[in-house]
Amino acid sequence: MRAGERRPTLADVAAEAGVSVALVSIVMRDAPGASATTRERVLEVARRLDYQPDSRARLLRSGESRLLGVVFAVRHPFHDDMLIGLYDAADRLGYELALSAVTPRRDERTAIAGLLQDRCAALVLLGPQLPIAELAALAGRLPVVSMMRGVRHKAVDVVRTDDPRGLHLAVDHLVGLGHTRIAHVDGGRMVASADRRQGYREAMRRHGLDAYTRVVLGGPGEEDGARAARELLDDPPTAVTTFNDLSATGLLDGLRRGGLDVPGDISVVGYDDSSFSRLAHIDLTTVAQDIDTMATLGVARAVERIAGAHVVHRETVIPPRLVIRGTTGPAPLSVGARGPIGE
Amino acid sequence: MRAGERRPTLADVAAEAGVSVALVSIVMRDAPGASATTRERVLEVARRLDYQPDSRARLLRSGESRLLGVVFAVRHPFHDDMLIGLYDAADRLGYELALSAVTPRRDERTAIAGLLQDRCAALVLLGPQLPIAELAALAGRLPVVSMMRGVRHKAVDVVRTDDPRGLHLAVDHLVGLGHTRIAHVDGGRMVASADRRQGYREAMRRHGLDAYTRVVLGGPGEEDGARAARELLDDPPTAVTTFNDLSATGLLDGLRRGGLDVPGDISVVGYDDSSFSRLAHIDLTTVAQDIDTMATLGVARAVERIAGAHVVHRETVIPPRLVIRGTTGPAPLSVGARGPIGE
DNA sequence: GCGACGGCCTAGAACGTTCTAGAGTCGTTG
DNA sequence: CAACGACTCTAGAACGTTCTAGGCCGTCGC
Repeated sequence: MRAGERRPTLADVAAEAGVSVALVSIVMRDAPGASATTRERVLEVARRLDYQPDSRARLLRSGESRLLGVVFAVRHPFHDDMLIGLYDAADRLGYELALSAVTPRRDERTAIAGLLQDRCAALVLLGPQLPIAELAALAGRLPVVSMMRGVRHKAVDVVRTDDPRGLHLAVDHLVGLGHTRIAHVDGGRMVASADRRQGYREAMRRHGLDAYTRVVLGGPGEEDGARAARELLDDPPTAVTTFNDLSATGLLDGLRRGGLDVPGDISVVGYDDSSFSRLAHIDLTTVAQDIDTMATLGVARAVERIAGAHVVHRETVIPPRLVIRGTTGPAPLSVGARGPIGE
Repeated sequence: MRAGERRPTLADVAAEAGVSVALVSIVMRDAPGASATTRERVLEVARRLDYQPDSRARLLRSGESRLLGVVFAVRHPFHDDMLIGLYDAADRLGYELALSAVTPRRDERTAIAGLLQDRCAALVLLGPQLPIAELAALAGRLPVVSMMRGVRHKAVDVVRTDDPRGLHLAVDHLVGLGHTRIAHVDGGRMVASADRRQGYREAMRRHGLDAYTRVVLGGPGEEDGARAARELLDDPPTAVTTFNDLSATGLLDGLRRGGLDVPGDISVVGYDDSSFSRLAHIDLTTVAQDIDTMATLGVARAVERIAGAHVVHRETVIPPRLVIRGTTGPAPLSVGARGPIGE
C-alpha cells in the first residue's frame, strides 16, 4: 500500500456492501434504522476496507463539533498534568480535545486562532495571559473557560485554586511546627502573586503573627528565589513560604550556600507540586492544586455552556492540599532568636 | 453576541461585499485572479464580519491537508522542547500541527487514531513505543516519521540522536579531566539504553581504559540512580556516566548522602539536558540532543514524503552536544586510588 | 473591424459526511 | 380489503470551502 492512495469513503463501503451511502452512515454512527443483519455485513466490509470516518466532513455537515480546544503552555509541568485530567474528563463526556501549544515563539493569540479555525465548540485556556477585553470578545463567539486565572467577566467561566487558602495551609503547617518568624517570597508581577501574598498576610494575622510578617520581592524563576535568599540571609527567619516551586528551589539553593541547613535552620514551602519538587534531591514541601477536580470541572463548564443557551457566569474555586515533604521541620530551638522585626 | 450564533461564511462575506463566493475564496487564499481594489474591499468586509475560514471545509475540499499529526508524551520535558522546534519548523514550511498526547490513561494507539480521523497528511511520532509491525502498517497509509527511535523498516523515516557518540563525548570530557575510573549506570530495558551503554564501552576502549570499564544496572528513574549509587559506594570510581538526567539526579543524591563530594570526589554526567538539569540546585553536566535540528529534519522528512511519490527510507542521525555544568571536575589526586577492577 | 488574448469575475460541481423526506415491504387492524 | 404503522432502506440536499470551466470586457495585432 502506498501513501497517496485515496482512502476509502462511505461511498466505497456502500458500493462494496451493495447498500446506500446513507445506510452505511447510519451503521457507522450506530444510529437506529438498520437491521441487525445488514449492520453486521456493513461493518464487515468497513473493517475489510479499513474504513476510517473523516471527522472533518462529519463535523462540517453535522455542525456540532464535540471538540474542545485546549490552549496550554509548553515546558510547564503543571499544564502537562492538567492535560492528563482534561483528556480523561473529555473522554467521559464524549468530547475530543484539540490541543494548541503556546511556545516561546508562538503566542497565545496564534494558538487560539488555530483552534478557532478548527471550529472547536468551546475553548479551555490554561492560565491565559490575554487581556480581559480580548477574552471577553472571544467569549462572545464561543464558550471560554479560564483555568487558574480569575477573569471578572460574565461570559467567561473560571476554574481556579483557592490560592489564599493554599498559603493558609502552608502557614498553618509551619506554625504547627512551632515557627513564628515566617517570611514570604512573592511572585512579583505574576497573576496569582497577589492572591498568594494576601493569603500569607491573612494567615499570619490569624495566628497573631502580624509583627513577624515579612514579604520579600521575588518572581516566578529560580534566580528570583536565589536573589530572595541573599536578602533573607542578613536576618534569616525560621521558615519561608514561596510563590512557586521554581523560586523555592532557587531559594533553597541560596540558603544552603549561605550556610543554613534546611530544614534544620530554616523550613521552605513551595507552591504547585511540580514534578521536580518530588525529586528525592529536592523533596520540597509544597502546596498542590487539585488537578483532576479542576480538569473535570473545566470540561464540565465548557460542555454546559455548549449545551445550555444561557448560563450564569460561574467561578469555581477549588481548595488546594498541602504535600509535606522534607524541606519543613520543627522550628529550631530559639538560641539567639531575635524578636519581631523592628524590635 | 451569543455563542451559538452562526459564524460568518464565505457566502456572508460575498453577499456583503457584492461579489461571488469564489472571488472571496480567491482573496482569502491570496490567490491570483482578483484586482487590487476588490481585494481590498473584500478584506475590509471580512475583517468587519470577523470572518474565520473553516479549515475543515477547506481541507475537505482541497484534499491536501497541510496538517502534520504529532504524537507526544505528556510529562516529558524533552518532548515539550521538541514541540517548540516542531511548531517552528512546520510554520516555516506552511504546515499546521495537530497535537495528540499520550498520557498515563491514553495510549499511543488512541492518540494516533485521533489524528488519523483528522486526516493529517503525515505523522510525526516522538519516541513511539508501538511494535514495528504496527508502525509499518501505519506507514502504508501515510508518511510516518519516528523521532528518537530507530525503526528498521523501509516505509518509516527516522530522525534520532547519535547516542553512542553522546557517550563518547561524555567519556572524552571525563578523560580530559584526568579521570580513568569511569563507570556507567545504564538504563535497563529502555530502548536507547543499549546504544548508550555500547557508546560508553567503545569510548573506554578507545582510551585504553578497558580494564576500568564498569557497567552498573540502572533504569530510567531517579530511584534507579539511587540504587546504583548504593552499589557504587562500596568501591567508588571517580566519575560516572548515566543513562539519563533523572537517574543522574538520583545518583547524585545517593552519592552525596554516602559522603562523597560532587564534583570533588566524583564527577557525574547526565543525558538529555532536561530542564531540571539546568536548575542551579542540580547544575548537571549532561549530553544535549540537538532538538532544533531534529525537529527541523523531522518535519522536512514528513513534508518530503507528502510531496514526493517514492522516497527511499532515510535514517538521519544527529550528533549530540556536551553541556558542561557543575557536576564534573578534575579527577581527585590519586590518594588511595585503586587500580583497575580485579587487580 | 475582427479574432485572439489577458484580466477580472462567476456559476456550479466537488469533497465526504449527515440529515430530511419519503419509498417499499410486511404484518396488523378496523 | 383498505388503511395504517413499524421497520428498513434510499435519494438527494446540505455543510463551507476549493476548483474547473467559462463569460464578459477591453486592448492589441493584423
